Amino acid sequence: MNVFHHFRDRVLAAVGTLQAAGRLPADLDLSRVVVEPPRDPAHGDLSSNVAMVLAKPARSNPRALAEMVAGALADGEGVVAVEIANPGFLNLRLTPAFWRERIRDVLRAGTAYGDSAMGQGRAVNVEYVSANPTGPMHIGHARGAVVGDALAALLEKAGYAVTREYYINDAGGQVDVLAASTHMRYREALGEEIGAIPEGLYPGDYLRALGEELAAQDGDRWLAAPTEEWLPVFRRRAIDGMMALIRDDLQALGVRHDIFTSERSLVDSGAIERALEVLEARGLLYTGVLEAPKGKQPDDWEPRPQTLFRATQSGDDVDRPLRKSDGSWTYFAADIAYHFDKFRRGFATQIDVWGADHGGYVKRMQSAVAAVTGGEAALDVKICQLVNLMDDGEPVKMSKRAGTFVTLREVVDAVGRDVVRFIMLTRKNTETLDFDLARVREQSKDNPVFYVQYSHARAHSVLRHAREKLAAADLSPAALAGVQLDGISDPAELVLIRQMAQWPRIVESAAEAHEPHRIAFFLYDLASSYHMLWNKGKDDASLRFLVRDDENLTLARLALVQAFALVIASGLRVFGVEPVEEMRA
RNA sequence: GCACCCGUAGCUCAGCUGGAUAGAGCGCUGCCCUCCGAAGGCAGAGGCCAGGGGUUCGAAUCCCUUCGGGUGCGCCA
Repeated sequence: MNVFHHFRDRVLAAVGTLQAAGRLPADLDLSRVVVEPPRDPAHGDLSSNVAMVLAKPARSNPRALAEMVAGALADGEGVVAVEIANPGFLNLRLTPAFWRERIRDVLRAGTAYGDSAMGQGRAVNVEYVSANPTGPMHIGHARGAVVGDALAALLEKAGYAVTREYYINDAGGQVDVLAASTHMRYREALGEEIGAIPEGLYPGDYLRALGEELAAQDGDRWLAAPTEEWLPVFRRRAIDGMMALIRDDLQALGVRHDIFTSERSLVDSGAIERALEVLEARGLLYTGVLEAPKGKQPDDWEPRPQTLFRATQSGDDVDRPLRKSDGSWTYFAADIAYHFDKFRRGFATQIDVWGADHGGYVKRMQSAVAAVTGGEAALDVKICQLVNLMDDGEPVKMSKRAGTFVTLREVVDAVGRDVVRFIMLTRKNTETLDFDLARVREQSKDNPVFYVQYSHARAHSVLRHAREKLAAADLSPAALAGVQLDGISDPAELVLIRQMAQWPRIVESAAEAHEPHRIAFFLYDLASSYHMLWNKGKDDASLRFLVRDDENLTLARLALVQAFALVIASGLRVFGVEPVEEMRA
């Protein structure tokens, strides 16, 4: 049960009754009515703004309206008291018995607890990573990868049909540079002294293996061949090699995609022409001359006519070029075709996860999506701010040239996949994130991964002890769901239950906002409530989970503990993090 | 010059799409282990939500503006 939906329905039913009785106008907009947990627990268990939102259209005052609704709710099931507070809040207090039943909800659902039908099976496309295939992934890529992956999982949990997609930028000039760099390594592998890698080419060691592989397979047949001959071959092989590298990195992170779409295949298939025809037909293409940007004038600026997209018509600041001076398509042109292609594949909702350096690109892409789909598709872009790699408070200096470049793989090997994933989700995407190699391995409270995992391990520690002491009892979640729960009554226990009952609500709000980080904070708070309860048991032996000579109470508390562990596991599952049952020593 | 993002406790950050007396961790002060894992917990101090206008029953949240920091600005992707 989603407690908040349940009571919103009951509040609306009460309003409906009052409408039927002619005590409220029939035509009220109820969309802004919410039921939520009050910020201050002293205000009760649930709070509704119904009276304040409806007062004006009902030509009443909040208090009077609240009195009416309260009267219709007061003797409802599970309700102890309905109170009307200051500006017109309607505050509900629920019976402990009502809250105890939520334990059963969790135990029956397992890690599927929190699943929502909100998405109604609607198709959503999430595109993430899309790193250029020119080398291995670094820590910055990892953030986008994890955010995209977790967002996809979150949307699935909220009932959307999600497709996870990777766009391979294999059509631009960069892959030619990659091919040339690979050719140098190939010559090197054949014994040639190549010296330093020239400026402008990729110096990375990771191309050595590729050069050697090509030398071993093809011998020296490309050594004296003209560039036009070896370039396409090396380009293809290099892209494949780099994508293999990236796929390995993604696998190490546990990030997966359903579809990899190649920019080059789009170009070759004529998809760009098709997309631009649509824009042409809508009168959104023209030939014009752009003004140089003020303030930062490029040295080689020359005004010249080019094919432009009327991006200003749908929210962008300037119209955007679609062709380079050599006649080939700009990246933007291909990207329009790509998003149009996604639309034609049935995605009216598209989400792109990009790096911070692409912030200036958002408006034009949204403008293009609106234009090319006639406003039928919407694009949301999540810009991930930079990741600062630190070690015990000191920034880790990274420079590709100096060879102090830290790859994602090295970080994953050092601290573990789950740690990387969780930490990447502990900040809102718009905030920069410090990733401290020393701190994330710390086993203390200020390391959220540890703190959450520790709470889960503690819960399983209790269950392990219980299995020893109550060897005869069935302690599976299904069995615990049928246990007598009356003994659960301590305020700290009820706090924990109330918090678990928020999980379905957190899923929906985080999914709606496209903000997976909210789950990290929820899990931290939930873990905190558990640690608190645990500690109360240290001060007061009667609150310990395993109660000597009282098997009924013990079973009830085990049900609570098991439910808690399941909610934590359910949240970690969205993050793609494995909940641990025991902390390593 | 323009656009986008950010500005909340000494530090790092939440703040549930406009709700009640603005929260957490770190750091600081003082407490709690014969006992299911103290790798934890409790209590205290700490705020003009960058400044100024506006919208309304109600603003950290929405709009305008000023200041400060970051990112980007045709033929890179």
